[in-house]
Amino acid sequence: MKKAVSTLREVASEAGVSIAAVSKVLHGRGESVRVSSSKASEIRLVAKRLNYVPNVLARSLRTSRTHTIGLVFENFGAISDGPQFYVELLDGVAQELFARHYRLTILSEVDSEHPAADLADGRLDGVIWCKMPTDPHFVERFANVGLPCVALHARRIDSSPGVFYVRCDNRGGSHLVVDHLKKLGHERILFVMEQRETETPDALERRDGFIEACRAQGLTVDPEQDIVVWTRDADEFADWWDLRPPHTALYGWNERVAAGVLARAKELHVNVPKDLSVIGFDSTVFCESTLPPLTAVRQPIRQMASHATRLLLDLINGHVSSQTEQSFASTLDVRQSTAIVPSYRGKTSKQRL
Amino acid sequence: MKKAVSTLREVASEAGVSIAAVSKVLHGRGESVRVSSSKASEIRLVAKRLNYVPNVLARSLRTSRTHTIGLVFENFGAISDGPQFYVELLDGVAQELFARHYRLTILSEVDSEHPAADLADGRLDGVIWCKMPTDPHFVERFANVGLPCVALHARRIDSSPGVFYVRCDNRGGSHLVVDHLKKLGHERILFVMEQRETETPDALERRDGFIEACRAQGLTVDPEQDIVVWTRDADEFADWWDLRPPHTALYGWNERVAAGVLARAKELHVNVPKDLSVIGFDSTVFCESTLPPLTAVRQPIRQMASHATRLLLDLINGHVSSQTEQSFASTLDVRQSTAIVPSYRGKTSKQRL
DNA sequence: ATAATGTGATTAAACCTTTTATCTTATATG
DNA sequence: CATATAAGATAAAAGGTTTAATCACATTAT
Repeated sequence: MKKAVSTLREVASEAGVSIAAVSKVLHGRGESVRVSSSKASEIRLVAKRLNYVPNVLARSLRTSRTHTIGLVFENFGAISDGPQFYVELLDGVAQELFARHYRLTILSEVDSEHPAADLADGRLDGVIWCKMPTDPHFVERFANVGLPCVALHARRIDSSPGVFYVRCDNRGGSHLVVDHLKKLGHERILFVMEQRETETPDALERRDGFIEACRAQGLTVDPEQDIVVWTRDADEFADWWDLRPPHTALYGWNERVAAGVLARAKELHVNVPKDLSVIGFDSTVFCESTLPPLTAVRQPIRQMASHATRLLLDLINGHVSSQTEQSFASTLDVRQSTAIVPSYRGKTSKQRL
Repeated sequence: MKKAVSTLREVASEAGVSIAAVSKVLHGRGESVRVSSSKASEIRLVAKRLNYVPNVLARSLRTSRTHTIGLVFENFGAISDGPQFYVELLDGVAQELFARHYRLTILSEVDSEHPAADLADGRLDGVIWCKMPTDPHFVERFANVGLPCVALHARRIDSSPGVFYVRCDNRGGSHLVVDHLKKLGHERILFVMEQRETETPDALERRDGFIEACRAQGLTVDPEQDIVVWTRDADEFADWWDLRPPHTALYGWNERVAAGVLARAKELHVNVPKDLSVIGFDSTVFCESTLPPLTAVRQPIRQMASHATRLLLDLINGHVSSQTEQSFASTLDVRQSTAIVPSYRGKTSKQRL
């Protein structure tokens, strides 16, 4: 059986020239190596005939560039767990990377005691973190390895030298939600967080933004009554609804709880959006297929992912940016789960007179 | 600033021993290198102090093992495009790999003229293909590189030496569908394929299995009338429904078209499952959140992915299997989109007497 | 006393590439 | 004609690891 691929040395000896000459012709920018054009074409011929493929390991060893970046997930399993969000993030990074002929390797649950062993072993030119760990001890250890790094969709940590942040404006998103609902006449809104995610920075920022926005709009908001923590299946919806709460709209901190609410509401024959407007955060294709389609805040996650990737590549290539954080504005995808409050509809028609 | 990591050489000189000794103590199985236990512990100490991290590039160059496998997608973009299926596949592979301390790199659209350049450049120990290309020219070129390879969820190609196949039983899946519907009293079923996927082997096998199963069950089936090609949004549904077709059930070749049908049906106030039973292929979390939840054939995709991964790892480690194809049985997740045919309900109650 | 065995340790080759330094010969310039 | 420059080409080091080969010495067996 023919050998799969051959090396520079083999091509060189077959063509009767030096290794340097072959390297130069096939890839090189080496200044002082010069090859006549006749030999060059001969070399190219031989290389093709011998099925030469450069060994990237050797090259990387020499150049200390691997053209590979690592995408680190806190827990990669989460990707198949529901939120389409991470899928789009992954895809956004991948597309940008592939377009620039970089490779992508996926890491999960990096050993926080020895991040160097996972990350500084030579195979990566840089890393993108989704939800970078917040443990300061870890951050410091990681910073020590000096690998170019962009944190995507992660809370900013004070002492994180050399880390660049690409985030979405969670507070702004909450403002969009409240403004939208206010326009539809809603006066009292329930904010729903999720059991296992009460510590998530994004959840907290959305909550804070929510309170802020209600106040800015002059709406009543009482953290005790208007913010609840439910399971991801929103099983608590029925109990809450039974209490005949004053709220006419419900804002779920992510698309998952909002969808859960939709499902529970359906079961109880609560008509969304007639009886209750529902709105979520993270507008993905998933929101289009709920019934009714879910009005939701859109993080420009693809754009964020592209940006983070380009930023990292720039970093790797020595273009250091002075801006260590970039925040992307969110927008609102209005679908069919939000509507005018019935009582308000009357009012507006009177007001129109 | 302290250097991030150090090398064997540095540790060796600091500890006053040879490089070989350090290598042996820290990783080695080298027979003829021997180190006294006192020196060994000294070396370990120094290594920790100097923050030694083995350079995997150098190691791989030497050993020609990278402990990295490539997962090749025909078009990675498809992953965010809808079918949760690929996400679960990816996750299945990743989990299995991570558990065995292998790394995962993702490839997309490998250059079919020069697969060697993408795949045999030294960085991969093996590859898993999702939907391996069927171009025989390419398959041959790829086989030439001699990289261990498992095709996951791909049609078998006759001349593909050295390729192992892990597939799901599409035909069997169609049998499950038809049997289920038959039991519910359906006599005439429509099979819906998708515009851009009419050539997809899976689609064809499901179609063939459908015809086969109908005949086995003694149901009328006419390829002209009972098999249609629609867009992924099932926009043709309305036209079809207007014709008052004889079908009481509809079988979509994947979960996407089936979901599309559900949406269109909703718009037309066609009651699923009362007026029409709908069933799909690929039962993912996505199917749970449609309204009504979609009855669908489940490919054990995680299991398949795990199996494919283990198989590849075995191949890499020289355990050659003699079985070149393994087919996984599918099962049926019965949800709420299928029900007894109204006319049949009458019959059964009579029959029960 | 000599040979055989075992222990502790080192040297150096090999993996394959990139790239600087060096060398030779030919051509152009003064 | 002498010298500077350019072109054509090679040798060799470096990058960090693994590992076979070798060596020195001490201990044990013959």
